[in-house]
Amino acid sequence: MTAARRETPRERYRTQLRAEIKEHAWEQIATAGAPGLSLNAIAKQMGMSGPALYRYFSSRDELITELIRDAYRDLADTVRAAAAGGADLAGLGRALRTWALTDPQRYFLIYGTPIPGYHAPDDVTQTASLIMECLLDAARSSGRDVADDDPVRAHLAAHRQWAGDHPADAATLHRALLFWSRLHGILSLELAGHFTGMGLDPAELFASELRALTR
Amino acid sequence: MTAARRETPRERYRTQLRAEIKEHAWEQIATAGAPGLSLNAIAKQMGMSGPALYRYFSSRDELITELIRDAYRDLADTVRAAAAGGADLAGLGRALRTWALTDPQRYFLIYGTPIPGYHAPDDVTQTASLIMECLLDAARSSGRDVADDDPVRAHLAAHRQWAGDHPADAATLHRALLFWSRLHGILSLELAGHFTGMGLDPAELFASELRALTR
DNA sequence: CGCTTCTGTTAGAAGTTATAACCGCGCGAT
DNA sequence: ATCGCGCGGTTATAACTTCTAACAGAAGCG
Repeated sequence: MTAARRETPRERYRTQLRAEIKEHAWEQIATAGAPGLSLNAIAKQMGMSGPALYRYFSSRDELITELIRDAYRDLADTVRAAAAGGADLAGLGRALRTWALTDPQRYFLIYGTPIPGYHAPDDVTQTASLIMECLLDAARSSGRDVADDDPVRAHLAAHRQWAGDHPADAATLHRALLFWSRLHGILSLELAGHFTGMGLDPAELFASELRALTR
Repeated sequence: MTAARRETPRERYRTQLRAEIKEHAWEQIATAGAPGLSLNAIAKQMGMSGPALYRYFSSRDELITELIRDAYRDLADTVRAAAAGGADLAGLGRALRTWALTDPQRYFLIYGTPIPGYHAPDDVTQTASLIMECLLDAARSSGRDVADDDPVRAHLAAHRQWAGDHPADAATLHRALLFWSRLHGILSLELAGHFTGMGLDPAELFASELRALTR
């Protein structure tokens, strides 16, 4: 068994309070976005005074990084749960959309406007490749192929390091990539409200792209 | 001729200084993103002290709103210039991509993470429909149709208010919409750096989607 | 039981946006 | 040509923010 010496009460308390802080942070992000997140406001909500939070997160950036990490992990868990439940590529797409709709700002924390200076830590790219692995698995057993004569196939076959050691042919790589970019395109526009004034239903567009992908 | 009484020197100075402020603001946004924009820093750069800028922009939000407006207009001008130059749908796509790559943060100001409270003023939606008009024009004379049996066509035919009074059939509406969402999908991922660690060339993906759209 | 370490406090520095009060120059009208 | 209003700039100040420093108290561990 793992060398887990019984965790001390202090450690318990510490992780518990960290979680509580993140809980309040998510509330704030959901209502005011990431730039509106204020450590002071969180502390006030929790009934303690400002600098106390620095015992748990060394800076505001570290808190946000942790939130991004959690968001990524949660997305990966969601996708993997759907895949484990026997979902095909379309099922993964629907799972992705419902996950994004439940908390748009959480989605934008991952796929939204990047902060110029910021660089994601290694483990989130690891989580990203976990997601990609699921996509590739599901993309293997999808419908018939389209655009198999596209020159990009050669490029994908040549540069497949992002797929790790996944045994997927160029068509599968292509489909997974299109799944990702196309669904993100619609989702991102929908969540940002770019469809609202147009009078059409984003769900229809999303479903349509999903059909085109799995046809 | 327009009732433009000779503009006073003060008005000249005012508009000139407003432009200068926006110039510095764009620099800051390009290097630190929108949330990193600081009125104080701009004032310092211009050699004047903080609150002076409030003579020209009533608040930081108003400045950003103005920048968004300008960005939208610039995008619309770019697209329309390409269309006026005889560009087809693929040409518009390439123009869009180069425009986005020249200043990613400017692109994200339009299509990036939305600020929860913020609502775009009317004239930007007007500019948006200007862009869409160009897209619809170009989408009319594109290659043969794909997926003409998709159920979304009925939905598009029924909800076509976003196309204004443009005489486009459902296939054209569909193609313009796919053009928008798919290219935005790739562009957004590319600009946010989600392709960097993967070792593949976003330009190839973009070109491939463009081919699929205009095939 | 005592020592150490961890947690929370207040104080304060260096920023930010934004408002208020004030001063002087220049434009426009007379 | 000159007078006066208004505009543009300034400083001072308030209310925020993140974050550091110094300190007090409590809780855990040997």
